[in-house]
Amino acid sequence: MRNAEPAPWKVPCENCPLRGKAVFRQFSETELEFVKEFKAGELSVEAGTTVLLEGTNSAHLYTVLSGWAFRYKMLPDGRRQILNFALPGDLVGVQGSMFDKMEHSVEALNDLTLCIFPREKVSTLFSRYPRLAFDVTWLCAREERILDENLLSVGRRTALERTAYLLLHLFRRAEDLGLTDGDKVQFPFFQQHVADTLGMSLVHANNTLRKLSEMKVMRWKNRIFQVLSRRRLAEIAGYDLTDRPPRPFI
Amino acid sequence: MRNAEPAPWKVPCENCPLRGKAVFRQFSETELEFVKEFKAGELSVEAGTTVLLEGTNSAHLYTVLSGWAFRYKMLPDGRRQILNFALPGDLVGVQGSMFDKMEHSVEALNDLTLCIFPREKVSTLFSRYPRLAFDVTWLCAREERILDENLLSVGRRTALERTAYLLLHLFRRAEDLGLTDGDKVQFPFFQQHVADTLGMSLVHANNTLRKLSEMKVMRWKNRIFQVLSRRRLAEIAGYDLTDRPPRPFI
DNA sequence: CGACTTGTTGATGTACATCAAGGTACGTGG
DNA sequence: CCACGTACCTTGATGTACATCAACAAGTCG
Repeated sequence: MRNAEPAPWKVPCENCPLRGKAVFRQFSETELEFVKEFKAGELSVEAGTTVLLEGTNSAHLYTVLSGWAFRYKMLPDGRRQILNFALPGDLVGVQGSMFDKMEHSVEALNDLTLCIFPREKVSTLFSRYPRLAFDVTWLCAREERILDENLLSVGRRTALERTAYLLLHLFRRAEDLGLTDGDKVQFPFFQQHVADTLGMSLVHANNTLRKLSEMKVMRWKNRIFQVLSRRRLAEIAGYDLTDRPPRPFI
Repeated sequence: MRNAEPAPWKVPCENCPLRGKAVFRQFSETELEFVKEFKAGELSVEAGTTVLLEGTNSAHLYTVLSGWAFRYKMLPDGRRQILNFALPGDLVGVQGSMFDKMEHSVEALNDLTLCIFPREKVSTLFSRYPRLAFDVTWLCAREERILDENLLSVGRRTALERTAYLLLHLFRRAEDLGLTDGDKVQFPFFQQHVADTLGMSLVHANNTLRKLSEMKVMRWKNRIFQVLSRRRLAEIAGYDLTDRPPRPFI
């Protein structure tokens, strides 16, 4: 794990590659102005970099511009639990701007670019741009929803159900962002990450993934993940395919 | 499970029993005015009542005035996962005011009183009372923190560690609200709730609780829970006793 | 008093973890 | 080009932490 280095300012907000994607709402002119000014710069890091570290206090709030990351916590003896993944458009480090120290770490899965927002301007956001403040809260509630589902998985679903759920969940998030190519995505993580997300051992994650392959509901080789039967995957997971919330932010 | 019935308006906000507790921040005069007007009434229900049901859409947002409740999700075949508990001062139903339907249910553990806030006034709160909007977001981030810890427990801690963690966590939340009497609290829930929170079977929860009793770190009989050694309980749990965030809301 | 709820305990089974070894692919330097 | 290391995936043998099933005990309540 290397340390993160700030890169010079790059993409102006009006040309933000995330703008125009179906899942994001449109900003008004004044909101765009503020966000442009709010944005202090960009942070580009390579895969494996720890962007935020548990126990430290972060001076910034970030949004993912491109790349994937994951939030996790560790026990003193090294056991790791992945809490959630962050994809383009997701906020990272909200907790850091609310509490005095981070309670989790964040690591880049592939080359990652983040927009930096200084935390001291968060209060301006709340006092002058209520709609943006609402968006932050909305994203927070959405994160909570994902964690709820994850907790249900880890606590009550079987290994097969959990795994099916996670893969489908991540595929759909990628799909919403236009990162998929038909029924395929490039997943930037490994079986160990699946194991650590679902609270199981690497060996058991491997067995379970093989089982899903044998059932011909998915394929996953060389980082390319392919959904073969979304319906059956959803059935195994106990996942409601009709459920899809809109995305207001950015 | 019975259905909830609204009760007539009761406690005026300036006399709110939660005001003045150390964990809550003070409202300004104008904030108090708004909250008074925001509050549409109270809901009093008895133990076992389902206050919010997964799949429905709630017209309201609530805060707990007195009593305990819990948030949970269920799988089609009846497996239940408790996500978190709600104590006085906690918000309930934020997701209902952000998305079109609830993704979890909420049930009262003992006799419960909630303040009702109509969801359509949430936008006024955001546009005119930024500090209150921030508080909502803050509470949301706090919920996320608790879920993160819970996920770590269920995914990576052993049964003994998880159980110690949960008991200590709940004791401290009760303590912050002044609900404890020295090292004792009245817990309004049963072993089945512990099991469903920690993703284990009732029998195993029972065994684990007995083990903690035998280790003389706690006692739990007839709903009275007593901490015998907070330090050892924290050690078992891998819990950081120094960590305590402030509470800004109400 | 029986009916019901909550807690307790033992017998048995299984889903998982741990340990250990090897396999494949890819890169690097000689 | 090959030898070697490293990263990730795969598989089998063994052990254990847990679930499930079943029965009963103790308290509460109409």
